[in-house]
Amino acid sequence: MEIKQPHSLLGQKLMEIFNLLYDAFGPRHWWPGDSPFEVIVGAILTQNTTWKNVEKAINNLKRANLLEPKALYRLPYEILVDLIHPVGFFNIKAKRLKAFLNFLFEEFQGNLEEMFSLEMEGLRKKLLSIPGIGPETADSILLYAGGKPSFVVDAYTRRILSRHGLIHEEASYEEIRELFMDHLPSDVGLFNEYHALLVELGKRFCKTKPRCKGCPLEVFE
DNA sequence: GACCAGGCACATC
DNA sequence: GATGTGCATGGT
Repeated sequence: MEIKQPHSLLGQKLMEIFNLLYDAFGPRHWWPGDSPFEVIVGAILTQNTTWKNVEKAINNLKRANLLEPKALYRLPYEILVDLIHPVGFFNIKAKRLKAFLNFLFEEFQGNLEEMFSLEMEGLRKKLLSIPGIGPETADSILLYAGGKPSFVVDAYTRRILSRHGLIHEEASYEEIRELFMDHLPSDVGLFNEYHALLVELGKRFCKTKPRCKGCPLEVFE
């Protein structure tokens, strides 16, 4: 990837980490999904859940030709609960999907392109006001469905950064997001790969019990 | 059987 | 503002 050099020291460190991860894992091709709408549905369904389970639910919706705003908007809640059962938290997630769809239809007549035509931080605030959409889900929607340069922070990101002394353990979501956004070029492709690479690193080496042997960031120890 | 997963809201202090 | 808890399936 061609990324222009950040000028701050922190930016250089973040790019060093990125390059090590990219060399180790290669491009992640995120987000898995055929359409922006599918990405949004996946972002809500994957909250505190493994992607394997989300895939089953997405396939249920796909098979029923329901992975499209109007169809899902009209679908009765009880049927939705049934179709997304494998993800766990199905009652609450069905409500969250419905809450997003109500927002999409009330404010944008169900038109995602219209929604994404809003300025990024303004849209982010609107998304955050929907019950069930917190910062990580909002940023995933902006970045991976909308193609907007909003950095996504997750549990792995916090763990990895704090273990390498770049943040305190208690740093807030917004602090961590700003760390990346203030010190890296505002590049959608970079943000896309970076978050995906951190998740890959997290899954392999930085779970609650770390398995640091072979970790591409070992060089910093 | 305990622990964890690509969070979030809400209650309580 | 900080801390605790419910939500629930499926894999290690």
